[in-house]
Amino acid sequence: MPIQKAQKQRKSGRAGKIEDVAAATGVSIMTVSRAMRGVEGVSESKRAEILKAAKRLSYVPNSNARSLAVAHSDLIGISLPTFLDDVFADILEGMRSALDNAGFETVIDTTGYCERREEAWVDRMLAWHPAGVILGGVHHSPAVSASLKSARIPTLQTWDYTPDPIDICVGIDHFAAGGLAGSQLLERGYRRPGIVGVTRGRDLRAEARFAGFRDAFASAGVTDIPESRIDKHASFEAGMLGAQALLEQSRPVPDVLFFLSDHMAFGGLSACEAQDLRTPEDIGIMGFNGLGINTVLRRPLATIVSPRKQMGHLGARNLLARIHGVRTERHVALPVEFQPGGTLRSLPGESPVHD
Amino acid sequence: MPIQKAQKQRKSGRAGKIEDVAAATGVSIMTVSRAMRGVEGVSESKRAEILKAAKRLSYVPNSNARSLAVAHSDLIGISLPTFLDDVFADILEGMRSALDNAGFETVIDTTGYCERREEAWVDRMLAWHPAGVILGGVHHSPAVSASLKSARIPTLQTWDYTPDPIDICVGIDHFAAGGLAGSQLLERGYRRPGIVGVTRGRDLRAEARFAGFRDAFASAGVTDIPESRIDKHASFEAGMLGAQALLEQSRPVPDVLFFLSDHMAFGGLSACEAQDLRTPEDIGIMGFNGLGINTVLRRPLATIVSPRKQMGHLGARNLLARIHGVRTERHVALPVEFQPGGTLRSLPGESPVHD
DNA sequence: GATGTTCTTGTTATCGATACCATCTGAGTG
DNA sequence: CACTCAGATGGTATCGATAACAAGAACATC
Repeated sequence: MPIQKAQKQRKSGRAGKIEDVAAATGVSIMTVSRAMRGVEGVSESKRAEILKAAKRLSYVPNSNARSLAVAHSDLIGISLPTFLDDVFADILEGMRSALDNAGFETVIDTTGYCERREEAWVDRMLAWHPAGVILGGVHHSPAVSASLKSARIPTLQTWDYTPDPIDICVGIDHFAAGGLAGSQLLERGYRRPGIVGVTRGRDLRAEARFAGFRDAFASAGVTDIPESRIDKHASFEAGMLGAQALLEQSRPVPDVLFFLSDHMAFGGLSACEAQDLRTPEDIGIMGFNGLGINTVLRRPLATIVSPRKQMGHLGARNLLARIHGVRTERHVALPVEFQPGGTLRSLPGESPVHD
Repeated sequence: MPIQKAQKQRKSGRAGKIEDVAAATGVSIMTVSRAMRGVEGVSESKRAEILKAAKRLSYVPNSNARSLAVAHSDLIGISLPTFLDDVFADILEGMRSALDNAGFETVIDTTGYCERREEAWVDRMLAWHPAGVILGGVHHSPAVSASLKSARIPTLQTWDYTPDPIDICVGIDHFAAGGLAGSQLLERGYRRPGIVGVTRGRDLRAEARFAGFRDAFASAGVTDIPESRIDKHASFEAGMLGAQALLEQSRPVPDVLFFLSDHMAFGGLSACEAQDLRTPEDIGIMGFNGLGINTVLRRPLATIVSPRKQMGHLGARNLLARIHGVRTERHVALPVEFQPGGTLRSLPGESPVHD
């Protein structure tokens, strides 16, 4: 049967449909569908012909129709608090390296640490019947966990760690990491620590670290650790302001400051220097995360390095496995590493870092 | 007609459909559809009843079906190079403030400055029939422009500026900004500048700035400006390595370094200090963007501040307007501002910044 | 040459919503 | 009281694909 009514299209910008390709090739739409998806059951010659026609007509299959028909989409929803600190950007980078070429689209939202926004996002996301969902953190509104569980969507919780995730989890134990920070400071003889973070309840991972930190000091008899909370995101400036506040208000003046992040720590370091406090002689500085700035500081910040890229990569890999029905570890706690840097007193017997 | 066969659902996790709600309420699916969308034509009492039932059954309308029926989705696709520097995170933050509560889902991808990845992403994105698309930059493969134009999708190009965008554009003129940097340095008497960036061809906006920078110096007779290119993203470390290379290799030693970004500039500053070069006495340092670190440095970096949040906000607002069929300016070039900071020689007659 | 396999291709129902048009109801009108 | 008319509601086709099954063609086997 000769083709005839093909080769219209191509003007008007209206999207071409599978039907157009079928007409142009003189086959049924099912054959086109099979050819486009690369499933077997189409002769090589015909497949080539169809693909060529599809290209010529710049035909793109409608994902909405496809997702409706197969009852799920190839979307992976990702909800992270923010990209303004480098943490989640690194994690995302790690996830990309696993997600790329896996044939999924990533739908990202940033919640700004707001639980209600996360909840609303999960609702809207579920309406797309995504292949999987990734959440930053492990603290969610009950509705979020319930929806995700009852919809049986493969879900990765990351950055934070819990032994009882919604589905699977790859993260670090922030409480333990904070405890590690505390014990390292104790070992170095610090007894009057101060904590600098952001407004309580915003960054729950940081709260866990601080809790672990306090816990470590409590077991050495140090309680009532002064804290300074800044109502900004974890920026250089927030660290400076927080340190300033703490130095002014708390007496006796702390002998070491534990910051929410390296960026805040750097800001705090600057505040200390502005008050002619030398580091590490007069005051110790400790950050968290092991961010890039540390690589260029002549006296690097003492910090705890979190394996962010690795975490993103492994988490995404595990999620993909789940999506494909492969079993994986339900929860993984990645190790962190203490780096003494040059902003703390050295241990007895340890040679001090040169300036 | 009494209800009877309702209140099954609720187990099995299978998603509820509009039909279930209709059955549970004893109305037709059309009425449910109208009630859920909030369009008129449903009595208040019935609407309330339906909404309650929908909630009880935790019914969520299937977005795929909806998008198929209305022939477009409420997705806005966003393609940005990376979140690893703070630039696009800020821009995104600005866009959020306009996009939030506008009823759109954002589908984000990072291309890592790779044109082919962007092209592939646009193809996949178009298959969703998105409400709009946002691209970082104005340089794209011809296929991208062609697809977007022929599909008549509202498209915002941002960060960079062009008077002839695919659809609309809100950005800054990087060539001019680089020229501004150059002329400021010239005015301060610098005549042996050096440029530190990333591998050529990666960050096209930076290339435009460098071009403008060279142009400004050329008109003062200074040509053959030495450059150092690092094969990393615009990180602190890259800046340090780039500066090191330049200081070692180029003779005579430059009297000022122009960096791709403030982060790189800070890294470079550190490299200079490591070689006992004082700033600004021995060498000038100039960054770009006006990033957060500048707020805590006791001697802030000379820089050119880009209005990133504002840009994101305005761009997203204009795009929303386009989507809703309102006419907007096709292209907007936002102004940038030079900040002398403390890493340059002061102008004759200008009081130097205190340390 | 009849029968069965395998491979390719087509037909029809379906996914879960919306658009369009038809119908029904009750209030207002002369 | 018949007659509009507006508002509320329902029936059915449709959006663009895929799944499941049916059917036709080509080839092998006995």
